[in-house]
Amino acid sequence: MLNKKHRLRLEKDIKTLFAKGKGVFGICIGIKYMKNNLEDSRFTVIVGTKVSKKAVERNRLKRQIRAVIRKNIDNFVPGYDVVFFGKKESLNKDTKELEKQILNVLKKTILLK
RNA sequence: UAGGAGUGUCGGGUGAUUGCGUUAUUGGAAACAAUACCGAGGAAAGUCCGAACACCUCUUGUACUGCAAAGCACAAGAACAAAGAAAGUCGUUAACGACGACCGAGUAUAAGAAUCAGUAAUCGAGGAAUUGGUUUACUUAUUCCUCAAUUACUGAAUCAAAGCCUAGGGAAAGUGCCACAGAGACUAUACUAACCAACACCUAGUGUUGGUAAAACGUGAAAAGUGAUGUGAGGUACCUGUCAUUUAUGAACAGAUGCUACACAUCUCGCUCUAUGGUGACAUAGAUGCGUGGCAAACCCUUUCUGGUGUAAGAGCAAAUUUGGUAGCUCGCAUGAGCUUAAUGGCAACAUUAAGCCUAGAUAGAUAAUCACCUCCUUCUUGUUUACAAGGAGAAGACAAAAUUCGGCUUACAGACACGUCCUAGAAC
RNA sequence: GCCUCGGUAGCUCAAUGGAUAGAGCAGGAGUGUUCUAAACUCAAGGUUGGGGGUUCGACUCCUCCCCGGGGCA
Repeated sequence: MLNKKHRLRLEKDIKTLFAKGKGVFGICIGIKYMKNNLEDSRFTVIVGTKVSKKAVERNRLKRQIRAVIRKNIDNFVPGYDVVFFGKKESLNKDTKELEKQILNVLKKTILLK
């Protein structure tokens, strides 16, 4: 799990991010981001029921994505709100392979240093 | 010992690095930092029932305020109706549609039992054919057929265990339904045609009423009120014989067989009553009398029960913006119908007592990510005693994640283990 | 967290507890036409979402699962 200051918590913020954020989508993951005028970046992960009906599989995917974020947290540019979407294709994959895919998508954005 | 049935428990472990949440301690004004402890399940799931807890509504009573209307606090309770639920008995429980024990109804197989059929073998009796012998009608051998018995195997239906299943009040309060078929599906014998009689019209037919026979076979899931057997009377179908003559028919008689809305007797089923046993549902026995179609998971009737809403309940603090309230934050929220062990009571569900223990609390939602080793497991190869040993490869791999909390139910589930409880068969003592 | 509706042929829908589960469209074969279409004829296509029960008999009644839609706060 991420530290509390790196979590995006309020529903209001997420709704505005959905409405105004920029989106980038890869094979097994999607990202939306926007500026938030804070010192730190804030992250959240969304995996809907359409990805899988089993809570076990959804929770595992969320944890894997969070682990990748935590590993690379020093490489992010501060001052952004970011949402990650899980997709069906990313279920039941190794964490190493998932990390490759996520970094590939992140290279398309301006989030990495 | 073998087979079957049943019940219960568990559902990886150790370590390393990097991280998250609650709590505690220390440092700090605070933000925060460091250390330590703890951190998903048997179903956390489905949301099918029930309860705790909270607030609200209404009724009644009491106290206080008020001239009064009324307000407010506390306590007790949820009338009638509507709507819904439950009901075999006794118990357990906070409560339940849950659980336990029992009662009644239903149900099916194993081992086994006796019965029947078929096949094979053996032995016996009888018959036929062939061959040999001679007293020419006896005997020997072989083959075949029939009958009976025994053994083995196979098959059939019957009986048959522990079990399994049960949403089990009332059909003699009433209503409704029971397709097709059938005379008739609950005022049962209809309707049509045929024959006979009476009456009317009127004339050789028509109508009405009554009777006869068809006709209790069959139909159907179910048939008139328990079913079976026997005896008798009558009826009827068919067969045989007698008789008669038109010699292929019946107007009559006798006999056998079958069926039968009749009577009687015996047994059986159910109801009622009595006795005995049981807390009870009921069971057993006896008696005299009686004989009621099925469906209430159709409407309904009887007895009993339920006020409503749900933790997003609700309580508090409180920006922008003064009161109130909104955003937001805190509490509710983890000591509980709690867990473990022991003793006692009880067939059991469970209860009581004693000792010990504290065991998740998140909120875009923590309990993890990455590895190493171990054991369990899967598969292959080699050696050999059917099983074990050695080596190689794969490798925790099932169902599945708290969201106010409990008690149940239901559904999903890789694999492992225990109990020796119950039943059947065999062996030994 | 709670409430509610639905599932029938490839698609859209019917059905009083009574048996062969029906209609339209689509698809198939034929007639038709010089050819295509229209029109006409014919047949095929169903585990009535799944399991269990009540009943003589279940798409229908009861119950447990599965799937899908809608609503409340």
